[in-house]
Amino acid sequence: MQNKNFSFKILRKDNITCARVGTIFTPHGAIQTPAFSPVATRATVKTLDPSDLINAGSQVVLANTYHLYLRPGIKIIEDFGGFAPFMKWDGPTITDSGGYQVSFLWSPSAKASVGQDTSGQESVLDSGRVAKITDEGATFISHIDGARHLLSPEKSMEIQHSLAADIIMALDQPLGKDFSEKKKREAFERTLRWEERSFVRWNELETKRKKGTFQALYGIMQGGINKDQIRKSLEFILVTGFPGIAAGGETIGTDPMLTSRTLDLVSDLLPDDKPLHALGLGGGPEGIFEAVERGVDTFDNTSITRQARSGLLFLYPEDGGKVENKFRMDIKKSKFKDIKEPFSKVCNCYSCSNFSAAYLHHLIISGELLGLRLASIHNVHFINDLMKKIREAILNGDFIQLKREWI
RNA sequence: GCUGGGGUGGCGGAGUGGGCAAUCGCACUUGACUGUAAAUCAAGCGCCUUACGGCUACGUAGGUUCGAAUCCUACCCUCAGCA
Repeated sequence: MQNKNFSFKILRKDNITCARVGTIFTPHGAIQTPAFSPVATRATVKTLDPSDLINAGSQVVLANTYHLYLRPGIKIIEDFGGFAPFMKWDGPTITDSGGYQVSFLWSPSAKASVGQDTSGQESVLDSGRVAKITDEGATFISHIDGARHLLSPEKSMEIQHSLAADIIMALDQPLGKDFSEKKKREAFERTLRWEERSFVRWNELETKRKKGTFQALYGIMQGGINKDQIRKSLEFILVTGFPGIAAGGETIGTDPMLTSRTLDLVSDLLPDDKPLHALGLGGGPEGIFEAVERGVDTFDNTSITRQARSGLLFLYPEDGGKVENKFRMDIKKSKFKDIKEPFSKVCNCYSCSNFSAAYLHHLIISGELLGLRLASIHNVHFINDLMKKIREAILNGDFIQLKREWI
């Protein structure tokens, strides 16, 4: 479905790699790409309010269908006109389909990590799992009150319609590497069916929509390092006519090399008029360079703020950041306890501009809330700043040079 | 001064004749962390050694015993109560 309220324009492509600078136009503003989207799972980027996010250079936030559906519930969010007005975020937004949670809950080794509620006892379905997958959808047990819910592709579209993000995701069933080929094959085939149903329901909902608004549905590539599968997956997305493409699954995780191998399998098929989002792109700056080099336009990642809360702060190359240390340093290390200077010599985030490393160290060690916020500000700023540098480099034809300076 | 309790690793605290470099907790160190997890997990944590292994420890000094953190004596310290 083409719509004048959503489009992607490439400003410049890198001469050597598939890296590209572009703009995603959404009903709530533009996203200069490549861009990072902080994750606001429950309609909040933990510890940060919208002005923190903007000051840290954020353009877009991603919220989660599963969590918001369970609490506060769709009715309340609908009444606010979406999760963005609810959280007072004016810019572009993305929602996840719940697919990741479905998969995570289904995995036998998975513990309920979907929320921090520890009050309720964990209920389980068969085989010790808290979710059950059928072709119909995923039946899962709420981590909040133990109630059973069925998340089908149609239901996911309806929930995301109510959450009202600019970019939404088809329901998929990502599978980790610890599963048999048979299981992976099943999940792959099921994802294709679920995505098709997602597309159909999304189309129905879009036709009822009033003018001036639009949600862009992204189809999600699955198949990991199975070349036939992932290419088939992407071809399906393109033929079906999804406005955008997302890369999902375990391969877009923490191992930058695995991410690159996966994206290499499809790079020749990527169109210029559809943005590519990497769901849960890990690997820090190294992973970002690898992904951008292969045409990724936007990505989200929870660990950037999560690791901040555990004291892992990103390091610029000028501060000693390199692949070997994953461009990060633990502010909890006792060597920081008496450092009067900021954590970074070059970072101009709010935290580094105002506070000493010793103070940050003390706050984090002590479990103080301000520490979590200052650390989150730094990490979000760092990644947004890196993305800005990357955009400028691509525009100037210096992308490879910038990568060489970092990696 | 008297009476009673107690002194074990950075801290708390087990162990009350041999299996003890010393259960466990905290702290600390190192590491892990994807569509969220201020969660959690893994490893280390007397000294020397990459390791195998070796060495020194249970307030201090003696003693009993084949063998002592454990029993005995003296002393030091400490806590509680009484003065």
